[in-house]
Amino acid sequence: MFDINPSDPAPIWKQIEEGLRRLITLGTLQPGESVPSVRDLARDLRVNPNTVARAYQRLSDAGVLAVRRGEGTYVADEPTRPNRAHRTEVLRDAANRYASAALSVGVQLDEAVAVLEASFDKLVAVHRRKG
Amino acid sequence: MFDINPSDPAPIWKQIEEGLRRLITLGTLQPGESVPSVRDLARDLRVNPNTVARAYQRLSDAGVLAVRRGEGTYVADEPTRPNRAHRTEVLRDAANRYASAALSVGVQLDEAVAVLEASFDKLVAVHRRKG
Amino acid sequence: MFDINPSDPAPIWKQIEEGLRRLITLGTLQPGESVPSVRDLARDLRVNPNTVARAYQRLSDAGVLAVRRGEGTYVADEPTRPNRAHRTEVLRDAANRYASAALSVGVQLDEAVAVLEASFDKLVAVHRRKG
Amino acid sequence: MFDINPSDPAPIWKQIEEGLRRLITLGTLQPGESVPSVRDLARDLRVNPNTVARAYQRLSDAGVLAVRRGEGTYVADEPTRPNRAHRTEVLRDAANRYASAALSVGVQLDEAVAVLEASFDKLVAVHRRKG
DNA sequence: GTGGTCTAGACCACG
DNA sequence: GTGGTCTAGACCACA
Repeated sequence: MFDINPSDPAPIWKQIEEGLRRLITLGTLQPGESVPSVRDLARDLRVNPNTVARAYQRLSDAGVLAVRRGEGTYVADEPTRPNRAHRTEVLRDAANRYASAALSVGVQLDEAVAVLEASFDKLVAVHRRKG
Repeated sequence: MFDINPSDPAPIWKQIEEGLRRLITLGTLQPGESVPSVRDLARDLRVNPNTVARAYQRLSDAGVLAVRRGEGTYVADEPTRPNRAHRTEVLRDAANRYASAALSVGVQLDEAVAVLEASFDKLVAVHRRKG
Repeated sequence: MFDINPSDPAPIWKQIEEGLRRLITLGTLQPGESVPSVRDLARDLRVNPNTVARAYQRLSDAGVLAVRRGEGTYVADEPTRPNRAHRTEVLRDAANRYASAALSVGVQLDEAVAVLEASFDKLVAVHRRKG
Repeated sequence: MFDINPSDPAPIWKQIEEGLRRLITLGTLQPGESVPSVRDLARDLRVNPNTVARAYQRLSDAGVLAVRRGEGTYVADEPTRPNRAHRTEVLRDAANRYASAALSVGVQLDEAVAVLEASFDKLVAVHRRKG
């Protein structure tokens, strides 16, 4: 479904949370559709089940996932969308980090944009393949 | 000189390291020029001197900074430049993180590029202002 | 595993780093094998855990050790070997120091070599004993 | 006369002290002969005069150098020789450090001895050239 | 339990 | 004043 990068300083549960949000906004995971069980996803990603459970918990709290007791976990029927302010903040922070990393290794805007396009393509392609 | 972002999952010493590398590749800090003392920069950034010292030491191990015993720390006369493989890896990782964050909040490529340009402008402006 | 020499001008973290490298090149620690936890080794050597952590981190940056998050530290599957230039430099520096120390107390080459052989035997014996 | 290695972890005053002892045991500096002034040696070695003064002070205290007020500093008429116990200890420590460094980069006894011989030759040659 | 980060504060070597 | 090392002790992320 998505990859975990162990060398990314971000905690793994956060990478999982972000990965699921991505699949939902892309439509790869539709409202009402079931998501893998904690155990299955943990096995897939080769991480500890506790870590997956933590991401699921946070997403349920945020109203993005819904747990049906004894049945499984599903994408909420009307998944909460990040509000405009939050979206802008997340995006700006991430852009700053990317720009800073690029400049620190001497890369200019044009090359940074080219590599960014490749990353988008790769992530969206995953969607197309499954969709 | 640059800011520390407490919400960035990257450790502070790494943010400092990256910030200095950025100022050097941008030319804001020239080869042979002195960098702030550990204590001064620590006071500026409101972090512990040990944290700054860690960044300085990594940079001097890497050949980017040069320490003159009891005198101070300087940009190396010929600062080591990251090799191509390393540069590509850093850039790709950072691009993946940015793309993933953008998609997770429903942002498409065009908007992500626009925000990225703003970030570049802001970081390069800091350079121009001092330069 | 190895001893810390408080009268050695080299910092403790460097002595630990060197000690581990030695055990790895001798084969006492095999690729994939686990190394003592930071806390355990710190207790053994009677130093602060931070000091051990510093050595471990440098070694993992160098590709000699590999850390598995929350699990422990292991000898890398393919521990990075020092390249020829680095090896030669380290060796020549160390030889100069030894020769200088010997001559400063009036010891000639033949005696210096004899004592050196004894040191080698002692260090390699530690390996044989465990191996 | 001799070289200072700024990357040697040993303090510079100690390197100077050792260097002078070496020249004396080799006979390059004879009992009663004058040694360079603090200022001259400091300029030669490109170190702070305080650092040279510290080495001279220690050597005077040890009875290796003798200061004649207003005249200069001289090698003592009967320079104190390190006693057997001290000599053995210094030598063994130094040998251990050399053996450890060699093994940590995967060098065996035979190569270590060869490089050691080269170091001895170089240091003794300095003597011959001046002598 | 594991390693990673950070703070606070001390002492040393050098200029 | 400079950087370097070390200790002590806290908190976090992960298994």
